[in-house]
Formats: sequence, C-alpha cells, structure tokens
Amino acid sequence: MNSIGRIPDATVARLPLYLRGLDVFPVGGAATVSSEELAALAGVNAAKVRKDLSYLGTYGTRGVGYDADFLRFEISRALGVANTWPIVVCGMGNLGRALANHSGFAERGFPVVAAIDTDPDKIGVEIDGIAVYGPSALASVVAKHDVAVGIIATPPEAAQGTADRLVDAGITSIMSFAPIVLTVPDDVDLRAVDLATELQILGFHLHRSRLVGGADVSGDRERDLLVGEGPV
Amino acid sequence: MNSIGRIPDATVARLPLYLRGLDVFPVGGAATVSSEELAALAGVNAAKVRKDLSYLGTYGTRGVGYDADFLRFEISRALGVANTWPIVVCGMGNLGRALANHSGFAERGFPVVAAIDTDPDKIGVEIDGIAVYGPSALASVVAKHDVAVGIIATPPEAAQGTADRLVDAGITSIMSFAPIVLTVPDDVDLRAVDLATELQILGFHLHRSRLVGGADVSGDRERDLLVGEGPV
DNA sequence: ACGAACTTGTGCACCCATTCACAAGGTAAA
DNA sequence: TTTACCTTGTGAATGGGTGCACAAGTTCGT
Ligand SMILES: NC(=O)c1ccc[n+]([C@@H]2O[C@H](COP(=O)([O-])OP(=O)(O)OC[C@H]3O[C@@H](n4cnc5c(N)ncnc54)[C@H](O)[C@@H]3O)[C@@H](O)[C@H]2O)c1
Ligand SMILES: NC(=O)c1ccc[n+]([C@@H]2O[C@H](COP(=O)([O-])OP(=O)(O)OC[C@H]3O[C@@H](n4cnc5c(N)ncnc54)[C@H](O)[C@@H]3O)[C@@H](O)[C@H]2O)c1
Repeated sequence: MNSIGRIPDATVARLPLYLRGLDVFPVGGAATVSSEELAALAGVNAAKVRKDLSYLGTYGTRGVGYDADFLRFEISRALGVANTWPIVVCGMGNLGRALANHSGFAERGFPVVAAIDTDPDKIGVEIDGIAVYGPSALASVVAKHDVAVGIIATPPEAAQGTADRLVDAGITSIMSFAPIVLTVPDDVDLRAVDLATELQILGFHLHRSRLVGGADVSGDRERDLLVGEGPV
Repeated sequence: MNSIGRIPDATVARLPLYLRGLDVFPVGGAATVSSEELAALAGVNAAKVRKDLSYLGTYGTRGVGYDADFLRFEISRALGVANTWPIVVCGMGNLGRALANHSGFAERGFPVVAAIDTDPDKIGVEIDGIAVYGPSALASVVAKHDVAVGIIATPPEAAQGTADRLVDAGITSIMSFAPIVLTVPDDVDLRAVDLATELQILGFHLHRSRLVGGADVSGDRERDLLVGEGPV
C-alpha cells in the first residue's frame, strides 16, 4: 500500500535480516512464508515483520502468507542489493586482513577490491589476493574500481586523516572500527562499529547481575538483540 | 539525584563513549568538563550528556561543569569497569585471531584468556600467546580462568552449537559475529554483531541517493551514528 | 555586595518505534 | 454457496528516547 513512502530507519536495519532468513528457501521455489515463520527465521516478532513489509508495499496474500521468492526480490530491490558496491579497506593490520579475507561480504555484493596501508613492507604487494596501495593512490584506486564504501581499520590516531582522505576521494559511505569519534561532512554516511563499547555494555549487565548474587535483575524485557539496530 | 533508579538502555550504551572521551584528561588532574565539551568528545549533543549523567546521580556543579576525574570514577563504577571480565574466543580463524590479538580489549578490562577451536592443527598450540583448546575443554577453561564472556567467531553452522556449549559452561554474556540467529536462554545476554548487515544498511542509502542523481535525499536528520546503539 | 555570565538539572512536548487487536480479504472443504 | 479457518494489513494505544527551554545554582569581576 505504502509503496512510495519513506522507510523507517529501524525497518531498513531489519530488512537484511529478513533477506538472510529467506536463504532457507530455494531460489526459484514456490514456497510461501507466513509472518510468523519469517519472524522466527529473523529473530523478531511477527507484528514487526508485517509492519516492516507493509512499508515496501503490499506483497502478501491474506490467509496465505508471502511468496518467498517474490519477497526476496522485493526486499533486494528496496535494499539495492542488485547493485555491487566495491569496498576499499584502509589499514591491513589484524582486523583489516580478516575483513579483506572474508568471503561473506562479496557474497552480499560488497567485494573488497583494494587495500590502503602506510607500511612500506605492505605497499605494492598482494595480501590474500588483495592489492595494497599507499595512501596517495587512494583517489585513483577509487576511480579505477568504482569504490563505493571505505572501511577504516587503521589505528585510532590515523582514523580521522583516513576518513578525510576517503571523503576527498569521493567516498560517501564509511564503516569505521577505530574507537574514536570521526567528523565527516553531512552527506557522508558513517557507521562506527566499536567492539570495546559493545563489551562494556555486556560488562554493565554482568556487573549488575553479580551485584545481587547471580540472578539477572536488570529488568530488561529483551536482552537478545542485534547490535547495530540503531537507526540509519 | 536519581542515584538508585534504573539506567535506560540508551544511556548505558553511551556511557562507554563518555568514558572514552574522558581519556583526553590526565588521571589525577583537576580538570573540569562541561556537558558541551564532553558532548563534542563523545559525538553526541549536550542535552543528552546531561540527562544521561543525571541518571547516575548529581555529579556536576552548576556554572562550572563536571570534575573530569570524579566523573570518570562514577561512570566506571556504574559500568562495573573496575572488574575484569575474562574472555574466551571460540573459533580462531581470520576474525578470531584478530580479536584475540587486539590489545584494546584487555586495556578496557576484557582480557582474552583462552581460545577454543576444532581444528586439530590449532588445538594444543599457542596462537599469538593465546592457548587454544578443543571444545571439550571449554568447561574447565571457563572454571579455571573465571571466564565471564564468550565470543563466537566460528562459521555460522557451528555457532548455535558453540552458543549452547558456552551456556552449558555457565557463560551468561555472549558476543557473536556469526550471521545467524542464535537462541539462548532468557538469562543470557547476547549481542550479535553482523557486519554484512551493517554494509547492507550503507548500501541502502547509497542506492537511494544514487537513484536521484547523487544528492542525498534520504531525509534522515542524523546520519552519523554509532553502530550498536540499540538497547541492551 | 552585586550583577553579569555560565552551566547544570529537569519538566515538557514531540517523535519514532513497538505491540496489540481486529477488520478485511483469502482458502478450502462440504 | 456457505461455513470454518487462516493470515495480512493497519488503526490506535503505549512507551522510550530526544531535545528544547528555563529555573536554580555557581563563579568572577567590579
Ligand atoms: N583487531 C581487532 O580485533 C580490533 C577490534 C576492535 C577494534 N579494532 C580497531 O581497529 C583498528 C585496527 O586494529 P588492528 O588490530 O588491525 O591494528 P593493527 O595495528 O594490527 O593494524 C593497523 C594497520 O593500519 C596501518 N596504518 C597505519 N596508519 C595508516 C594510515 N594512515 N593509512 C592506512 N593504513 C594505516 C598499519 O600499517 C597497520 O597495518 C584499530 O583502530 C583498533 O582499535 C581492532
Ligand atoms: N572474517 C571476517 O572479517 C568476518 C566478518 C564478518 C563476519 N564474520 C563471521 O565470523 C565468523 C568467523 O569468520 P572467519 O573469517 O574467522 O572464519 P574462518 O573460517 O577463518 O575461521 C573459523 C574458525 O572456527 C573454527 N571452528 C569451526 N567449528 C568450530 C567449533 N564448533 N568450535 C570452535 N571453533 C570452530 C575453525 O577451525 C576456524 O579456525 C563467521 O561466522 C563469519 O561469517 C567474519
């Protein structure tokens, strides 16, 4: 019904989960899924599934459910999954290498096409099949491979400079793992993944529950949560 | 004022950021911080800082600001940062090794004390100074090192089994990187970090903005956001 | 002693997201 | 065709979080 309206941020953040849940149905099959089933597959509740899907349009059949294949197509379209968005990884250290070497990103349309590092021993070589360039080559690498996303996996001190260089090169989507606040222009989409902060949130609940002798007393109704559920 | 009440989830998720922001002030110094300054350091706005801190109690001085050292102490106390929470990493592959090798966790009170893997070539050896055990040793490793947190970095197929074993061993805090929905008992605190999902959220905005010719038209007021801002 | 300049703490209004509950619409069997 | 049963789509209630705006309290210079 709502096929043109704005999709709420919270919904956008869940669409990839639905898409992942639909993986259990073979492509080209004629399976139907109910909101209840899809909710179980994605780890949310059924009402949320129905409301989320209603923002994409009316693709279900009352009394029956959703056609799995068609639903996959529509969610993919909304997310723009048909596109391929090449990634450049900045900082080929512990984390950068793990990310660059991970096949799951390319499978979802985000191939790592190049890496940037300042270490002279790494520049010019290939690490796990990814060519490593010096920072000065960033602009040409971005242009050559049509890079759409930059990942920052440099030490925190170098992160802001790296972000600036990515922005200068025309990148508007950045994912950073550096535990530091980055400043970027308004039109740049920045997602900061701070694993130490995540651990400290776990630590808060541990602390609280141990205070009262083991029982979890924190009072939260829903403790199991996808990290990154924050909007946009 | 509010020194005993429940602290909202959104606030808990920001406390680590404030703590990190306070790092710029030397320990033992007599510096004061205004909510405005701290907001800039943490990447949020000043009203939020003041409201968040008010849940911990009234530690500021009107007309002056907050004593940086004392504030650090109080936030640390609320988060239980004085405690040390040992971690076991399950799955010493690309990602597990990067995590185990990362010094930033131990600095914040989360030392990686052991690893679990099923690969016979890894069991019994030390990787980057971390001893690797087989899954059957999990319970004894947990008991011996007082492990409080389990990190799941196994392939997705092995993730649920690993979660079950962690729970059996008495772990109540789990951080998972496997792109799959995990089921754990209610009293277990599970945080799922799904990087492919994060990338797809970036992709959604890329898709939307490119549709209209480069201008960002998505209409979100605040695009720069800390991933993991979701409650609990 | 007093006023100007600051900064905190918080009541309040607003917004977004979640969840319920049910009418509307569809299937299938008799 | 009718009846029983199922599931979607969505108003409406609820709740949590955000941010404004300002009173209350503190410092500093005169
Ligand atoms: N390793 C982890 O598991 C982990 C976990 C959480 C956060 N992080 C964060 O991720 C970042 C990377 O961590 P790491 O463990 O891989 O660090 P690392 O030291 O192993 O690697 C950093 C890499 O960045 C390169 N580098 C330095 N300056 C650069 C620049 N200006 N441009 C490009 N490359 C540059 C270095 O040469 C090195 O190869 C850090 O900010 C860290 O705090 C890492
Ligand atoms: N590498 C990345 O950057 C990245 C990014 C996002 C998500 N992930 C996810 O993180 C997980 C790990 O990724 P990876 O790249 O390190 O994979 P990997 O294949 O390099 O490593 C997996 C490790 O887990 C071990 N393992 C297998 N079954 C096990 C079990 N039952 N118990 C303990 N260990 C077991 C394997 O022996 C191997 O060492 C995967 O679920 C992946 O989807 C990884």
